[in-house]
Amino acid sequence: MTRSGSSKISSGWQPLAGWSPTPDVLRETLDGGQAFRWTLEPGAAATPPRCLWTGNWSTHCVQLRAGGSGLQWRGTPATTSADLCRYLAHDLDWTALTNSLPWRSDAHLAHCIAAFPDLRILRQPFGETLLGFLCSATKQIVQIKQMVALLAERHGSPILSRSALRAPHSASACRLPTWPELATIPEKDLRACLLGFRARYIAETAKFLAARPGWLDETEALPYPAAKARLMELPGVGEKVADCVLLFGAGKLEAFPVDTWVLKSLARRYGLDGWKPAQVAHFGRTHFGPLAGLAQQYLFSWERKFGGR
DNA sequence: GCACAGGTAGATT
DNA sequence: AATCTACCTGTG
Repeated sequence: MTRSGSSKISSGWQPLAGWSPTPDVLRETLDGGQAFRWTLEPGAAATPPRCLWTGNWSTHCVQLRAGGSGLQWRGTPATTSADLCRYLAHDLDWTALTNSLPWRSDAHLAHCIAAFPDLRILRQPFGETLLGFLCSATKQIVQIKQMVALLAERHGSPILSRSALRAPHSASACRLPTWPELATIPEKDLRACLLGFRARYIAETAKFLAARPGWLDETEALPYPAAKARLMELPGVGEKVADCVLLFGAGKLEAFPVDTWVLKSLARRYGLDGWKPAQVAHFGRTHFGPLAGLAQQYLFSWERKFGGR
């Protein structure tokens, strides 16, 4: 695995009021398939009483510590509390959002929510989320993390900090290559990052974006249906990837990605055996409503942890 | 050795 | 329009 970059972190621990996930739910949020750049520090247990996570997004490197008295964080000097709050979508009232899901008339959903209290949907940088999910086709989280780590390590610029400059030999985290940077990388170098056939998707998407400055930002700003249609113009982006990018990287909570776990969940718990992904997506949107993506995350987490196989 | 893994796209029916 | 299949490659 890659270097954690924890030695660059110079500021002290600060409390993060307003979110007190259990270590287990923290793990599910950071490392349950939404994001691919969080690692549990060696020596820290994944379970109570304490755990320590290091993560990167954009030019930020942050550590989160849970257990005992709530959540604490510290990060690179340039990382503000506002940066972290945006990433964690901390400005939304997640209790109220979850409460407005149709759990009163849906016993299984109620069960999933109870199993993962305070679960959140992250608000990651749009472009990085696209990159992560372009890597995701028929791969498990561990392998996606491996690909993304190699991309950052080999093709991303180091995340600078005062402490890193003072200690040049210490490990330093790297940011993910930006799309303009990706457009300059030969496909064979991308393949060398264990991407396989996904390398072509990334190379072609990078070329597409390089020819259209502002396209990604405009897409992020569009309403969900238009944004999804635009994303699906990109090579390697189908329904599922587009929905993941919009849910985890644009705050579009109506996006309802249907992957194999959600397919299993709806087949097993809702009797939708044999339904096609598109049919399941339609059911999900109508049954779960405007926050279907949040419901999806509860179902997904439950199925993966308790559903078996 | 071989199936399978958090899909997509192009061909075939 | 619905249903196959190839696409890379590490893992068990």
